[in-house]
Amino acid sequence: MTKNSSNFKISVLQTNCRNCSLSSLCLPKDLVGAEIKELETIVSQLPPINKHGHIFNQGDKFTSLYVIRSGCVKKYQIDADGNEQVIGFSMPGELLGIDAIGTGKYMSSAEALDTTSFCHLQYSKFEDLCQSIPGLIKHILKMAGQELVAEHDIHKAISQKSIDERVAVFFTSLSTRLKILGYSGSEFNLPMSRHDIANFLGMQPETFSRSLKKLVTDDLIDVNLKHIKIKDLDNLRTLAGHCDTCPSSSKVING
Amino acid sequence: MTKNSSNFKISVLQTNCRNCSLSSLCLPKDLVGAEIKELETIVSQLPPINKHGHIFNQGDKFTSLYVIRSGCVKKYQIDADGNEQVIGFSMPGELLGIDAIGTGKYMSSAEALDTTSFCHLQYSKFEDLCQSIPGLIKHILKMAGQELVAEHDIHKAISQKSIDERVAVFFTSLSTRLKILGYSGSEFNLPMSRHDIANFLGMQPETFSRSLKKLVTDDLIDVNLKHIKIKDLDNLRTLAGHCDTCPSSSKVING
DNA sequence: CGCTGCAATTGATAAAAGTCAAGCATTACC
DNA sequence: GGTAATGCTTGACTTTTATCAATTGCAGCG
Repeated sequence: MTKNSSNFKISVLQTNCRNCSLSSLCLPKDLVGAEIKELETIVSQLPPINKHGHIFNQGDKFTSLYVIRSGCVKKYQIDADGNEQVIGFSMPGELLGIDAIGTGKYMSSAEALDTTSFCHLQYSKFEDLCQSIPGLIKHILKMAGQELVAEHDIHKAISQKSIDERVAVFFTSLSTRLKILGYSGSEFNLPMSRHDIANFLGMQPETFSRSLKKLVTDDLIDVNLKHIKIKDLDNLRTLAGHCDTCPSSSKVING
Repeated sequence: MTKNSSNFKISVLQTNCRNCSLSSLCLPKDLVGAEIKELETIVSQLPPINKHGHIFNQGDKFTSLYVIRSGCVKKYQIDADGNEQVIGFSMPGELLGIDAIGTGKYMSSAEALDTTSFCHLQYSKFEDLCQSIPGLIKHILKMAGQELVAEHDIHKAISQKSIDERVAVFFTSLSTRLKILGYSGSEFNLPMSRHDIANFLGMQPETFSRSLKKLVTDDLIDVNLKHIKIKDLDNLRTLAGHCDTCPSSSKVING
């Protein structure tokens, strides 16, 4: 059976945003019924990609925005010398590609860390739709703003926090984000490697490993390979410096 | 004479974007004449503020976007423990406040480093105007995207570059930005303190001072208090790691 | 099931940057 | 124009983290 045989199309599915479990996190949040219906006409769900597959590659011509539906994605850049910098990890409901709008090229690569499904929005159509759906502009600017806030948080963490504090920031942020998605915030499996986490947090893998060991010794977490159990969230938050920047809202690092 | 006497209003000036020297850098870039005229109705030029004055403060309710016309602005956050993190330095043509759209509060403070003049855009009106001016959405998303790219660059620099490399990144970026604004890229005065630069780059002021000395010894720059002269831009770029991320375009760090 | 390969940990050592303290220079303000 | 306050630099020393090298442990595959 071919991919596009008439009785079973899997290559592109027309997306139903209204019934999507992520609708409260994703673009339709602020839209009314008719507007969502209009949005659906430009959203398509692509076939899931496997671990190590790419949604887009750094340098590719920018055409589309993507929203993660399930799985986890690593965003990273490679420079001329071949050095990798992990920019963040994206979870379901998050938008990929905003940073490419300004340059016309994807500035980073987006790689699946697990089997990952996602929605596709052709940007030119999206821009048109912003004209007819007022809430859409507010929403995408909100998401861009949140991404900026997350970048400022990680800037601060790498800039002035110790190794253990950075690791605590990473786990508390991840915990918060998983909880928002309806998963356990106290027990989870890391989809990314130690190497990637260390790179994201501006340290060496060896250093990350030693910090993990210390947090276990201090009874803040339990570690079993990829499985993490947060034993003392309060003290982990204290170590991380809680929700420093913002007086009220949740601190969510894209990592 | 009062501030608002009929013969000399200085408190709020109706802005003329068409004749503004920054129009090629600022919002109107992608707009046609009639659209710029419409934009002008929501843009007002506020009275300049002096050194140490604030355009907005972290935690303030978000109402407006601002564009720098002249001067230089330091963006920073203070956390619960009183620790400051300098997020970046904004120059003429740059937009302030995007990161507040998502949260409804300014997430950082914007302080003038010199006498600074700027334009004011009420966000609610701006959002409305996006409906009638198609190019406006593209443009603000472009600026948001550029800010994200700049954040990724600084993330990488702090994460994996040595002290001297980071300082080189700072000077080459600043040089590039000043050149774009029509100033000399090889000789300029720093509007910000050593303390602020060091904080932004994730190092101590003492360390920054020593790195400056080293760059002078290596004949890459000359330093005279606030005055910087770039003597060997090529080698400074090499030290910084050139334009790493992006294969083609200019690397512009917001700092 | 055992080999191979990669990921993660651990230990020893080196290098880089931070800290503390003092002194000098510059600016700001009476 | 002089004095106080601040910003910047310098030196000595400590701490932190990176680096190098070796080993362990898990995972994928014939």
